[in-house]
Parts: sequence; structure tokens; C-alpha cells
Amino acid sequence: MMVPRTSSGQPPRADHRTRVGQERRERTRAKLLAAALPVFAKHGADAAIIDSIIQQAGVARGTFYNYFRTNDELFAAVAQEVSNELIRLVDPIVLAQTDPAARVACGVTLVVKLARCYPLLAEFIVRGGPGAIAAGILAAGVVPRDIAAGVAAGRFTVTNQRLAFDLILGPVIAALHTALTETISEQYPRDLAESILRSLGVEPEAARKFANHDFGAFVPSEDSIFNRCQPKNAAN
Amino acid sequence: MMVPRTSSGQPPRADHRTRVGQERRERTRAKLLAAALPVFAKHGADAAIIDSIIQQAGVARGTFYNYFRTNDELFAAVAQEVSNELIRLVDPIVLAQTDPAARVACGVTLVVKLARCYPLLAEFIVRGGPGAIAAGILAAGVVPRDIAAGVAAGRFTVTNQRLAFDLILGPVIAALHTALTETISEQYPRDLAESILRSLGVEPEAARKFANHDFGAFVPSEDSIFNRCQPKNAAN
Amino acid sequence: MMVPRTSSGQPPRADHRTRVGQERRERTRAKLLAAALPVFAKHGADAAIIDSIIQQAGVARGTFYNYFRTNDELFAAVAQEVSNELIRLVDPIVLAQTDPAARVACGVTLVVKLARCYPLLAEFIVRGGPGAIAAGILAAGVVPRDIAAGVAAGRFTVTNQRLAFDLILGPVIAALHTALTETISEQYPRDLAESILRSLGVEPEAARKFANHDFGAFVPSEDSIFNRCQPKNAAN
Amino acid sequence: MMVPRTSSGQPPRADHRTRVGQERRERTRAKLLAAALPVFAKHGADAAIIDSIIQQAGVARGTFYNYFRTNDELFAAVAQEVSNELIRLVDPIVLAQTDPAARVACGVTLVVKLARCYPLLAEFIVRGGPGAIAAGILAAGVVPRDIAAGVAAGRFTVTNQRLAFDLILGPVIAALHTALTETISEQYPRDLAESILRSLGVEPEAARKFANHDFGAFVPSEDSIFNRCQPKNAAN
DNA sequence: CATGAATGAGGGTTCATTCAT
DNA sequence: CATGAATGAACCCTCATTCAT
Repeated sequence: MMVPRTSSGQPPRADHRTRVGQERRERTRAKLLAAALPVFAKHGADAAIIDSIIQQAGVARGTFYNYFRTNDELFAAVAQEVSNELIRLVDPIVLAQTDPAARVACGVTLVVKLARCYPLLAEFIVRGGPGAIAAGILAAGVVPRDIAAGVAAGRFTVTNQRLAFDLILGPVIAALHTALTETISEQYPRDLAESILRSLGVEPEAARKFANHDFGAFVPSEDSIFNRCQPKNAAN
Repeated sequence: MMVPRTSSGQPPRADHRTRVGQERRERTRAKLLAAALPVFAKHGADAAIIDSIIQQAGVARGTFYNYFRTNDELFAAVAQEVSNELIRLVDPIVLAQTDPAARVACGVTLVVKLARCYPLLAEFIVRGGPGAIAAGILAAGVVPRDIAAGVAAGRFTVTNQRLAFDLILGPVIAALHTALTETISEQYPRDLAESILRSLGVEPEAARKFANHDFGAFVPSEDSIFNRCQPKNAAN
Repeated sequence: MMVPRTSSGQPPRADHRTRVGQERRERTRAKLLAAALPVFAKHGADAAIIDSIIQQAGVARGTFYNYFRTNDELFAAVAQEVSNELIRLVDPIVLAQTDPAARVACGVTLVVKLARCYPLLAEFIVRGGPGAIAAGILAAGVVPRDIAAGVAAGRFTVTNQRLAFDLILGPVIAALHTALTETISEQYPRDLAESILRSLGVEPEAARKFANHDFGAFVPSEDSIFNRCQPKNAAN
Repeated sequence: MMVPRTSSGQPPRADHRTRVGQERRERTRAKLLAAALPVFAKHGADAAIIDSIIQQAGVARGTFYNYFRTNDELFAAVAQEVSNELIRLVDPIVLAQTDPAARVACGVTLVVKLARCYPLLAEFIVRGGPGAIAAGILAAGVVPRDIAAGVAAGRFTVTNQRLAFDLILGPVIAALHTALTETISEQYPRDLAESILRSLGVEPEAARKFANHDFGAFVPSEDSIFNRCQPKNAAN
């Protein structure tokens, strides 16, 4: 071989094998997740799905069980992946805002825009309902964080955290549902954000201002799970 | 109907049989619906359901198919029944209000209170998501009616009907979900209504006033499908 | 119909339906048991078998589960049926003997002869081992009963009941195994019985006398599970 | 083999590698056998086994197939190993007896005692039934050898070799089964041996004498497959 | 109309075995 | 030789639906 021998005298066989194996494993896992997302989006968390997933992913029946032991485990993995991706895309832009109201407006706007680009995402979240999914995905950390900041800063007059949470997540999920049913206008996300801010107790003028700020756009990575599942309709 | 059945000549055999038969049929149908509601509430519209329903209702397998040809038909019937019951309970009280904002506040408040009395109802609606169910149940007619009135009266600054719809239904469903997860305070429904009114563009003070008005209580009929499914926790 | 109407005036519709249904159910159950016996005999209690059983019984997959929920339940039912049949055939003849030694000799002889007629029976018992099956089948009641009588009458010097049980069952099962492997002589069952009696402490001459007594023959019923499973080799 | 490898000229590289390799191979094989015995003991010859074996043995899936091509091959190897071990432990002591009846008594006693020390052994034999295993293990050579000697010496009146075999193996296996189910007394093995001798036609007094002779104890080697599978309960 | 035995498509899960690295 | 990811045949089980009685 041409492998440069160091003083160890041994070729790095085992390491190479290990690395190659891990990469393959990761690729197969990603294929399975990407195949699962659309199915869960269409049929919900309890869908009977393994057949369609393995077919879509192009792996054998048994391979599935090398990765996930149950339907629920798969669903949890998909939800986690979606959550991670969502936060990776949206939160950096949200964090560029300093005012809590601006952050909420930014987050709301971007999520709705994102759902316009990736209907699968919208479907997945809507299927999950305000409960299981949304809570786990959108809420874990970021929404409560911004609510708390808004309350602390006196921006929001609604002080019950759970109520505030419902006032944000409820309309957003309803909007995602609307976006799936009919075509929503360019203005829709901003109006939605403005109304949500008002519901939280932000002054109407301030609400309008925050909601109509231009927050910039997210940049979906090429190998995001969203892109690996479907053709994208680029602009956001 | 108009057939005078008095003590006159012929014994009312045929009619009597017919009437008794119809009543029995109606009772069996009602038993099936009442048995189905908890199952759909727990497991969603696609639940595997027939076995538990016929067992709970105490009828034979085949009998089920004399009433509903498919699972979907059963679900639709349950949803319809739930919707009717909901409207029968809530709408008379809503219509007692004249101001559209008051009507929305009243409806929102009562539905959340109702869900506290009947967790099954909350579960059923939450499972259905903002889509399939809620739209069919809450929305059919009454919510759009009040939105349109509010826009026409200048009470609401949100003029996009669909947006207004999302701003009402979204938080309500989220609140129902919250009510299932944790115990919500006495004040929660009123605060929710107040915030929703603000989100629609109602002046904050007006919103507060409308939301804290005492609308009276619904009176659940003894043989409502809700009562036939579960023990009730009386007060609302 | 020709059904004699009594003063009730109603045809016995429901009763007839019920009876017909029960008969059908019983027939299907019997078909399943008969189909299962050979499979368990060949492959043991843990065999993966449902497919072959339903095919042999000529019923649908789901039908199986209307009768047995698990493999184990089926096995238990087959074992029970075999046990019942065995006792029904053998015990009446055994009970015609009064001396406990004669009873043991009679039982041993007849079971081995029976196994010659019905190799499936032999296989089924041998597969089950001295444990699960044999104990459940041969032992339940009859063998301990005769051991206790023999000990009480002073016929047997072996007084440890469990040891006596092993001394009877062990050789019988070994003999069944032998009968499956090679052709055993006409004399084999009698010699076996004689040796077993000796092992229990019966005087050698008495043992010989008891073992060579002619106990008569069992009469397999036409619709016994054994006959429904295989062609019989008549004489015993 | 005959190549003298002393401190002479060439370094023993190749041979050393070969020897080390063979030792490793032998160790891995032994690990696999030791891992397999308990599984076969618990679940029988057809057990689904490979997963637990490789996990227990700490080798990779593929490695297994470098040693055994099929499940059956593994089972045969385990049975052979068990058989060898059994004979290695028991036969030297048996051969110290000269009278065939003493030999049979000795073998029977020791095997039952051994099974008390090593329940896994008992389970393994009982699972195998009087057929497949037992025959292959206990019988191969030693039992028929002693039977033939006993018949030739006029000790046994039972002259049918197969019958004699059944009269020995049957009760022994039944006793092993009993030993697994309940605690057997110290005396049990001796009584069992005595009864077996009687069944073979040995005079009752002689049977008693032979069975109650003290044959000494086996000395289980530290690295026996039995010891490598389980904690031992020392005394026999 | 009520009954419930029978159906069979549809989906789930295991595990011995192969093979590229 | 060791490794472990991938394979797919062979099972298992559920449940909506039909149909003779």
C-alpha cells in the first residue's frame, strides 16, 4: 500500500473502518428520518408507516429496526430533528433583536414564512397539535425565554406565562393551518405578529412597528431535513 | 304527524311498532355515539375503535354496520353531535349579547369553561386540531358571524376574516390543551378572552370590560352526549 | 316451518341461531386443535406454527385469533385435549383392575400400545418431555392415585411418591421415544411394565404375573383428535 | 510437530504467531460455547440464540460465523462439549467399579449428583429429552457398555438392550427434571439407583448394597464449561 | 334488524445470514 | 480474522368488514 507508515508500523485499519462505519450509519439514519417526516406530516404521529418509510428510504425492512425500535422512537427522533433545524434557522435571527417584543414578532414572522417555504414543516407541526409537538419543538426554551424577558421588561401586560404561551403558539399554529389550506398574503405573517403582540399587551403602535420591521431572511442549509424531503420553493 | 290517533276503530299496531322501532333505533345510535366519543377523544379520528365501541355500547359487531358504514362516518356523526351540543349550550347565551366584542368574549369564555367541566370535550377538540374538527364544530357559522359583525361595527381593526378566525380559534384550542395538562385558574378564561379581543383590535379598556362581564352559565341537559360519557364535575 | 308452535306463537329463532352458532364454533375449534397437534408433535411447544395450522385447518388467519390469543394458549388447549382423550381411552380399563400393581401395569402397557397406534401421540408426549406435558397429561390424578394406593397396600416398597412417579413416567416416555425410532416387539410393553413394577418394589414373580395379564383393548372413538389428525394403524 | 524449536538460529516468528493465533481461536470458540450452553438449556435446541450469544461472548456478529456455520452446528458442538465433560468427570469413577451393577449404580448416582451441582446441565439434558441429547451424550458408548457387561455376567435379567437403556435413562432424566423443580433429598440418588437396578433384574438385596456404596466424588475442573457458565454450588 | 363467526388485507417484528471494510 | 451494517424471509397480530342465521 501507499499508506505512509509511521513508527507504529501499523496501518490505521481499525480507525478507518470505524470512521467509515459511523459515516454510513449516520447517512442511513438521516435517510430514514427524511423519509419519515413526510409520512408523519401527512398521517400524524400514530401513522402506520414503516413500510412506506423503508421503501422511500430504500433500505430493507430489518434495517429500520437497527435504528429505531418503535414507531414512537422514530417519531421522537424526527421531532427532535425538526426542532433542531427550526431553531438553527430561526433563533440566530431572533437573537439579533434585543427588544423582547421584537424577538417575538421576529420569531412569529419567520416561522410562518418558513412554513410557506416548507409546507411539510407546517403539516408536521399542525398534525402534532398545540401539544406534543409544538411544545417540544417551538417552545423548548426559546419562546418562554422571550416571554419572560418581555414580562420583565414591562413590554407585556400579560404576566401569566402559560397564557402568554398559548397566545403565541395558538395563533401561529392556526396560521400554519391556514397556510396549508389557502394561499396567504405576503402581509399575513406581519399582521399576525402585530395582533399577537397586541394580545400580549404591547401598545398598538409599538406592535405595528415591531411587526413590520424587516428581520432579514433565514438561509436554509442545503442538507437540511426539509430540503432532503421535498423540492423547496426558494424565497422566504 | 297530522294523523289523528285517538281511541278510534283500528288498533294502532303498525304505527306503534314503527314508533317503538324508531325510538329503539335512536337509542342504539345514541349509545354508539356516546361510546365513540371517549375513544376518539383519546386516540384521534383514526383510532381503531369499533371493538371497544360495540363492547361499551353492548351491541353486536354487525349491528354497528346497521348504523354507520365506516369509521369516518362514525367520526363525522360524533363530531356533528358534539358540534350541535356545543352550539346548543353556548350560542343562546352568546346571542343574548348584542355587541360583537361581547359575543366573542362570551363564546370564548364559555367554551373554555365548558371544557373544564367536560375534559372529554377538550380532548376531542384538541385531538382534532385547529383543522378538521374545530373548523367544523366551532366555526361553522357562529364564529364568522360574530367576526363579520365586529368588523362591520368597527369594533375590530383586524379585517382579514381568516386572520381573525385564527386569532380566536388558535388561542382557544391552545387553552383547551392547557386545561388538559394543568389546572387553570378561575381567571384564566377571562384573561384569555381579554387578550383575544385586544388581538382583534379592541381597545384595551373595552376588552377588559367585555371579558369580565358575567355572561351567566350554560345548563347542560341531563342527556347530553357529554353527560352520557362520563361523570360531570358540575359547576362551570 | 314444521316447528310445532306452542302457545307462545313465536318461532324459536334466537335459540336456533345460538345453537347453530355454538356448534359451528365448536367445529372450528376442533379443526384448529386437530391441525395443531401434528405441528406441536413435530416441532415442540414453541414452534412457530400459526401459518401451517390455519392452512391445515382451512381457516383464515384472523379466525385463529378468535379462538386462541397466543401460541401458549393453543398448546395448552391441545395438551388438555390430548390428556382428556388419553384418560378417556385408558382409565376405564385401568379402573377395571383392583390391585394397584395391576393398575400400573395396565396403564403402562396400554399407553405404550396406544403410542404404537398413534405415533403422533408418542411424538407429542416425547417432545413435551417428562415435564410440562407428561406431568400435565398422564399424571394429573391418575398416576399419583395408583401410586398412593400401591404404597398404602404395601405393594410398592418405594414410598417416595415423587420417586415412584419418576420410575413410572421416565421409562414410559423413554419407551415412547424408542417406539418412534425403531419397531418395538409385541412383548416390549409387557416387559417394560414388569420392570417398572420391579423397580417399585413388587416381587419379581408378582410383577411378571401382573404385567402379562391381558387387560383387553381400548376402543378409539371415531372422532377422537388422534383419528382426526392422521390415518390410524388399527390394532392395539 | 516434530520440528525441534529450541534456542537455535531462527527466531520462532511464524510458529509463535501460529500458536498464539490458535490459542486465541480456541479461547474465542470456548467463549462462544460457554455463552451458548445457558441459552440452549433455557430455550431448547431451536432457540433464537445468536444475538444473546455474541453479546455474552463479547464478539461481533460476523465473528460467530467464523466458528459455526449454523445454529445446529453450534448446538452439536455444545452437546459434544457437554458430553465430553460429563464423561471426563464421571467415567473414571465408574470404571473404578468392576461389577456391572455397581457401575450402573455409580453412574446413575453421580449424574444425578452432578445435576444438583450444575442445574444448567440438568436443564440442558432435560430439554434435549430422552432423544437427541441424552442418547448422544450419556449413551454414546458408556451405558451400553455397562449394560452388555451386566447381561453377560448374569447380573441383569433384562436382556433387551434397548429396554435396559430405557429403564436407565428414563428414570435418570425424570430425576433430573425433578431436581430442577423441587429440592431432592440426599438419599434420592441412591434410592433411584437401587430401583433402577431392581428394574434391570438385580436381586433386591444386591441392588440395595450396590446403590448405597460410597463411590467417591467427582472433581470438577476449574475451567470446565459448566463452571464457566454459572456460579457453582460446590459440594456433590 | 340483531347477531357474531369468519375473513384477509394491512402492518408490525425478529433473527439467521451475508458482505464490504 | 474481526467487525457490524444491511438484508429479507418468515413470523406475528389487529381490526374493519362481510354474511349466513
